[in-house]
Amino acid sequence: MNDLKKKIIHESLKLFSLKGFLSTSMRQILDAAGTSKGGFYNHFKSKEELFFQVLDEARNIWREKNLSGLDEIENPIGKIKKFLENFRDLYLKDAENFPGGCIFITFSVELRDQRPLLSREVNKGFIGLKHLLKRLLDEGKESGGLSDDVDTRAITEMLFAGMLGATVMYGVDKSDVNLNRSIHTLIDYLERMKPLKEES
Amino acid sequence: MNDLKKKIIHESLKLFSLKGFLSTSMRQILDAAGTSKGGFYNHFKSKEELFFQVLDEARNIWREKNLSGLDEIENPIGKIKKFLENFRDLYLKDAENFPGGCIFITFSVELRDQRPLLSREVNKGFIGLKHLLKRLLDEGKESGGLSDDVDTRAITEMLFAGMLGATVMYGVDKSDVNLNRSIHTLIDYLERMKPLKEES
DNA sequence: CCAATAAGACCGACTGGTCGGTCTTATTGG
DNA sequence: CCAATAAGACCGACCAGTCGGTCTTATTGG
Repeated sequence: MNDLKKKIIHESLKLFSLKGFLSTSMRQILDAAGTSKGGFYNHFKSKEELFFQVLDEARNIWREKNLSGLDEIENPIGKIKKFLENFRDLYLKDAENFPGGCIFITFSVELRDQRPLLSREVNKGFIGLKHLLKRLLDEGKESGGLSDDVDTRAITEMLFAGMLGATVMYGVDKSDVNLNRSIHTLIDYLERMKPLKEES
Repeated sequence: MNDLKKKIIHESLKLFSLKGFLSTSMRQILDAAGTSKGGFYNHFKSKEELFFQVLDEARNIWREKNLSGLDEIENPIGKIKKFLENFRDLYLKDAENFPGGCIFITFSVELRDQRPLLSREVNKGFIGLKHLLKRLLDEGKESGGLSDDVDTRAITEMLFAGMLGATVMYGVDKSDVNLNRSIHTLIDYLERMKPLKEES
């Protein structure tokens, strides 16, 4: 891929993470990438096309950060713990790519009622993550890492909501302490679901 | 308060909940309120002043919905449960005032890196809510409704993140089922903290 | 080997339109 | 009569996107 195009996508990623898609102007993108209208429209047919390419790049980075090292873990519940730690330590603190915090939440909130098409594309990622969590939890239950009577859909929803909320709050208060507390409590909750004893 | 002013605030509340502050134009506000530039600027010195008054109104509605009936409950943990139910049944589903979902999250996300001053005002509400939860949890611990060894700061963070995340997700998927699951799991988590047995 | 040609990366003035905000003017009700 | 209210013309700044044109680089053919 052309250098300028890469630069535009990367700079837009950062700007979108800070201000969102709608509130970032072409001028800001152009200045950040050190190019011009002509240079931009030579590579993208519209700002909206840029959106999709930025979203794609953001997803690649997301996977790279959050799924790092998961292959080496056998235990599905261990995978979830590792994932939560990656999320906390590698992803949310990746100020290089996401100086304004999680770009998917920014997109999701601003586009929800304004650009349904773009919004839907963003949500696909959320749904994919929920499925991943659900699958790991079901595998954990199967292999005895989780008590038999737990409702994996409920835990999925809880884990997911916890991550989402912790992310929003971290963007707001930038408090590592609070973030650590949230993630730790999620992991702790998971621990409590281990089949040490019945609780019908 | 003047009728037109009330109407402007109420219509802005709805628009802001849908599109946020920055993405809602004066034209949209004027049309929704059925007035004109002159009519508006007779009552507000700027769009920003409107923001603060809308925020104020939103807080009043928030309190009215979420704190309803809490006085009649003695048990602090019972208060939290009631609050979570209010949040789920009365607040998040209040499409009359908040057709686009929780206005504070919308504000928080869009203003975070663009209008620090406005953002800070929004965050005060989050901090207040966390303090409320923390206080109730501490009271619950004091009065024996919670196990002695629980970390109320951790649970506060967890409850708060869970509510925040559930709210974001509900705005996205509009799924009552998922919302119920999230809130129910939070309540369930609280139940598990009851001092039925030691787990040091 | 090198001039002619072609491709396309890049530039920035310009378009129609919208932004938040101001100001003059008209209307209304007490 | 006059203060309060409302209307909307108007302002300069900025919006996403277009377009005529330049300049660099690669390819070609003699």
